[in-house]
Formats: sequence, C-alpha cells, structure tokens
Amino acid sequence: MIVEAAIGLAESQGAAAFTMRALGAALGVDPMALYRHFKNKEELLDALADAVLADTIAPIGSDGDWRQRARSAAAGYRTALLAHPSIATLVARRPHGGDNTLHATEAGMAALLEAGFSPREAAFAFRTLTGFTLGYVLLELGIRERVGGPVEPVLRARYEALDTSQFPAVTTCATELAVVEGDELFHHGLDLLLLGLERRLNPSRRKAPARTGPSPPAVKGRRKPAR
Amino acid sequence: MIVEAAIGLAESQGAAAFTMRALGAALGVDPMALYRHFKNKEELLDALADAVLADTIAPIGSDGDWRQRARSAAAGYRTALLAHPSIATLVARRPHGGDNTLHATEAGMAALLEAGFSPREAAFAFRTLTGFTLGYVLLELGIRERVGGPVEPVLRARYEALDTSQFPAVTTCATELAVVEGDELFHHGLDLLLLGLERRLNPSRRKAPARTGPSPPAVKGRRKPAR
DNA sequence: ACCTGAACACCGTTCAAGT
DNA sequence: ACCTGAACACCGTTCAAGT
Repeated sequence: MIVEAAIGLAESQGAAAFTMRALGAALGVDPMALYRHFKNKEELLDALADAVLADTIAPIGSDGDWRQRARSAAAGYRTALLAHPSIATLVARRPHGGDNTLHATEAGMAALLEAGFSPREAAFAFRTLTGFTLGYVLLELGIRERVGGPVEPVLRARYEALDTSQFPAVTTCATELAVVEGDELFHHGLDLLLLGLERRLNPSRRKAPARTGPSPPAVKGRRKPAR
Repeated sequence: MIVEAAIGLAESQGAAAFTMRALGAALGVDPMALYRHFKNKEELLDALADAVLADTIAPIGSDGDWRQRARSAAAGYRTALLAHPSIATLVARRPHGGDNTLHATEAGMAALLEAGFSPREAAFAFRTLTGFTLGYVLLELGIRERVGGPVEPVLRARYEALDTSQFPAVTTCATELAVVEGDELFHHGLDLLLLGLERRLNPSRRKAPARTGPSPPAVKGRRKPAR
C-alpha cells in the first residue's frame, strides 16, 4: 500500500528525502500515478499522520484503574510518535481527524468517563494529556536530532559553561536540566498531571462517593459560544 | 535586521512563501547575499525560532507567588507562539538553545527554586510545563489552520455525526470535545499541572495556602486571532 | 577580494501528446 | 478514455565570471 511505503521511505531516508518522485520510484510506478490516489502531497501526508496513530490504540485497553489506562494511553501515543520521528512533526500540525485518531479518542474518553469524570472534565483532561504528550515528544525528538550523540552530557556541559552570575539557576541545576528526554522524565510529568486529575476527581481526599454521570451544574459561566 | 524581516515575511505571506529568494526580494538585496550572514536556511530558521521566544521572557517577572509566575510564564510562551503561528512549527523541532531561550529558562527555574522545589523537581516541572504548553499550542494552531472558520461548531458537528454505537463516549461528549483551543481550556490544563506540582511541594499539608480559586487575570486582554 | 547572477540539481503539479 | 512523461514554475545552494 502507498501509505506503508511512504512511511518506510520517510523513516529510512529522512523526512526531507520524502518526495513524490522518490515515492514513485520506491513503488516502481510513475510518480504521477500517485495523484490518482491522493489529490496532492498534503492529502498523502494526512494519511501518513493518521496511520502512525494506529499504534496508539492497542495499548489503551479497557481494564485496570483509570490512571493506569491514561498512563498507558499516553505512553502508547508517545511510543507511536517516537517510532516514527520523521512523521511526528506532521502529526503536530494536522487535525487529528482520521479514523485511527477517532478510535483513540473514543478509548481515552471512555476510560475517563468510566472513572467518574464529567464530560467536561474528561474532555479537558484528554486535551491536556494529549497536549503534554505531543509537546514532550516533539521536544525530545528536536533535541535528539540536534545533538548528534548522547543528549545529556552535551547539554550539561552547555549549561555548566554559562556565566554563573547571569544564569544562577540554570548553572546550579545544570545536571538536572540536562535531562530533557527519556522515559523517566516523561512519566514524571505524566504523574504530575495524574496527580492533579486525581485531586479534581476526589477534591476532599476523603472517600467521597464516586461521582458518576454529569457533575452538578457548573457555577462558572460557560464559554461564549462562537457567534 | 534580517531576522525581523524574515519573521514579517513568514507571518504575512505564510510559512510556505518564506524562501531565501523572497526574503532577498523583501529586503531589496540579492538573495544570495543572505548566505554571508547565515550559513544556510537552516541556520536562519534557528535564529527565527529563538527570536520569537524573546516575547516570552518579559511576562515571567520576579514577584508574586510561584504559581502565578509559572502561569504567566506559560501563558507568555503560548502568546509568543500564537503571535507567530508560522514560526511555531519551527520552534517545535529546534533545540531551544538560543539566547532568548536561555534567559527564559533562567527566569523559570529561578522562580521554581525560590518556591522551594529541589533542583530535580524544578527541572522536571519546567520540562513538563514547557512540553504541555508547546503541545497545546501546536494542537491549537493545527486545528485552526485546518478548520477554516470557527473551530468549535465544526468539530461538534463532526463528533455528533459519528455512529453512536461505535463512538459512545465521543458522541456523548461531542460538545465538550469540540473545545480544542482557547484560553479557558489552556488554563484548565495548566491548573491541573499546578495542582499536581503543589501536591508535590507540600505533600502533607492539608489545606492549600490562600487562593485555590481558578483563573486569575485571563491572559492579557484578548489575543490576536491567528492570521 | 568581493559580489553578482547564471546555473545546477532538485521540487510539486499540470497537461498535452501519445496510446 | 486513459496514462505517461515532458514541461512549468518554482526551490536551496554553488561557483564562475565579472568588477
């Protein structure tokens, strides 16, 4: 299939080498034949972005505590993006409207609703988790791409070399700030979010009755509907 | 200055129209003259990415409670990215190693250290906040770019049109999921993170100090609509 | 020694010509 | 009616030729 070949090409040769002509050559067909399957390159890229997200869906699962499910969903999303570094940037600026994206959204929202979040809180949580994961992975990939070898020592050296009086906090924390990628940092950030979410779910910390269904009418005024 | 002209060009004509030739024309110089200031286009883009972040620094300030400072820093970062939508993607895949980035890092880390976070916790918090903000803005810009007009009604219609049995959670929360951009959602996510951070800072404390009330001043007035 | 701009090796996409 | 591939209007970058 065209999309698979395109992903393979982008991954093996790099995003810059992914051209309609090269893809045609890789498939052994006239490059212009691609235009009968996709209106233009843009549309093909949309298909690529959604295809990458297919891997995200499986790990969500439907059992376990909601924190576990949220964690594995976010980790799955990250893994999918990391597995296709040259597609990740594409994903970032595309609507996430494809089939695979929709299924992932369904699984994630179902988990949150089941946990007791109101539709509003669940949607907010979902967007927040998605935003964090996407941003984290992009920073991760960006730094890896720039720094040739191992990231940490390079960054630490860079931070340590700064003027101490001008950058007191940065030089003090050079070692800690040099960690900008990897599983541990990611899960730490994720924990932070989940901690916040848990507090929202059970504000009193006491064994409050599990709130199911929509929460009582929100006091705060709703967003002004556009027009 | 070349960088300012480049940003202006990218913003007024769109990222796709930003070429070395066009920039040369806009500056009234031979396009090839640019190569004496920047080794190649890549290096020029690095300069653009860092320049955009200059606007992030001012809002951080050095007074107020750490939550306020973190909030205004994140909001400032977001505002800077939103103000330059066609540069935002660039920022995403670049090392954030320029001067402006460094100063923003210093201000952010100083605030967190002062609040009582350990170097390790402060660095983790900083990376998490940065990742969330970047990812959120990219999703925001991506969706705005795709959907021509007002985002919310379009997305709501799309979610509502789905098969209820196949997408029960999504169709149930169509209204809430349709909100994928804007200040309110951003600050909600930010609150989640800050809540988690606060729990980390004061794990045992029963009562949160003072204000737990959400949303202080909304981000500076209204922001310029992208494009 | 400098700068210019022609030229090179590419793009995505169109469309006339050939079947 | 279809498909091909030449051609168009671009790129970023190089480098020889002019000053």
